[in-house]
Amino acid sequence: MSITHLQSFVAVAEEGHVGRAARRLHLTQPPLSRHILALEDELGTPLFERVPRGMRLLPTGEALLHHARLILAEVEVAARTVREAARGSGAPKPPPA
Amino acid sequence: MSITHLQSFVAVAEEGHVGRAARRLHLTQPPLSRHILALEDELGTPLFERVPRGMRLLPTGEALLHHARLILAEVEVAARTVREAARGSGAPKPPPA
DNA sequence: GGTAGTTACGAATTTCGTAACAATC
DNA sequence: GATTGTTACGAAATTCGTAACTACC
Repeated sequence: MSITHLQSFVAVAEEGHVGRAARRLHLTQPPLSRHILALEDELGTPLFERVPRGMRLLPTGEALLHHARLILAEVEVAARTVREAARGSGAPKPPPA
Repeated sequence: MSITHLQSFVAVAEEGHVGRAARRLHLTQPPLSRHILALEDELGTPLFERVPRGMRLLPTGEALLHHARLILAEVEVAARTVREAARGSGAPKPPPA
């Protein structure tokens, strides 16, 4: 389970559509579809129901969505916190000019 | 920032030593060293101080360590929760035999 | 000269996008 | 036949490990 796969999963869950999610992620459909298939394979269970109009979350997918959002948010916070700590402390990489 | 990089970071932080962390992760030193360098590059700041005996966390690294552990734990919970939801619901991939 | 991290570089793996396919209305 | 997801497949990018290098006692 990679962060990329989780970003893909959340986008498809929110759009209900691989094509739209792909455009939102600046990606084409096939790789995005593979991300979802890889995730389902790794977890050993389908996450979406394939319906004529697109992708509908299954209960397993709903369960994942909550955690996926938490993880992605926490990743954002982590990056921001480190950058702030770098400013706070002495000598950061980008020279203060 | 990938989950792999975070796992590498936590291992090095806990061991204080790239070599030992690499053995723990079943990896050689160079890729592990590159993971840390990539993370530092992405965040724009060093995370460790290179000391004669190994790697010592900087304040930036301490800040990241907390979040990294949270993220990795949350990933574990996510996987477990989905697998449990799959058992709870109807038709999982692995046939119940 | 031993211990530690890093850089060079070629091989293996992964991941992408285009094209072709399958399924549903 | 239009719309949607998936599979095939070759090209590009990533990542690994061995070997060589650097720095510090």
